[in-house]
Amino acid sequence: MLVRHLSYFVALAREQHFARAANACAISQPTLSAAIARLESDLSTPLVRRGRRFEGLTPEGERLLEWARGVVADYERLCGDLQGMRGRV
Amino acid sequence: MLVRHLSYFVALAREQHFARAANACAISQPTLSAAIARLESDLSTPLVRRGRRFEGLTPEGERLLEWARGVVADYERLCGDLQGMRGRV
DNA sequence: TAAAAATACTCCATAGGTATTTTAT
DNA sequence: ATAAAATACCTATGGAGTATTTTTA
Repeated sequence: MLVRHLSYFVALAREQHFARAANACAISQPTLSAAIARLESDLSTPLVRRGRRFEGLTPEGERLLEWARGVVADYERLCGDLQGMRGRV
Repeated sequence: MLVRHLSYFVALAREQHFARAANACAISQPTLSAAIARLESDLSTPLVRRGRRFEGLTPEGERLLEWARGVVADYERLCGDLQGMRGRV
């Protein structure tokens, strides 16, 4: 599981639309679709309710979202901290 | 960045030894070495003090370790929760 | 029909393995 | 000589792209 894929998932939950989320992440729509499918495969659980269009997250998706938001936010803080440490050496 | 690689890093910090950490993760020593090198490359910072042998983490490594421990622990909890949700449906 | 997501394919990066080398004691 | 980590090399996986198809309101 890639941290980057978690950020794709967070974007999808925010945008409620595969193509818009992909655009927000600066990747193609199929790449985002595949990344979400990969997360579902890795976790052996459906994360998204799909019909003709995006129809929200499953309960498992909501559970993942909670964690993913924290991971992505903390990862960004980590990168900032590391850059600061490098900068001050 | 792979969540799995963070668990390798946590194992290295615990075992203080590349080969023992690799063994604990059930992977080969070169695979663990490469994973740590990949983390260092992804974060553009050295994480491990290397001499003839493992000589501890750099300050950046300590900062990563703090976060990585949380991510790995929370990931395991997530997997447990998801399994529980699937089981009860 | 039109919009949205999935699928088919291609390419390339990389995770992981085994075998070997380097390095410092 | 030995122990520890790095390096070389190979294979298989999978992430990402473009083009296209499927689906359903």
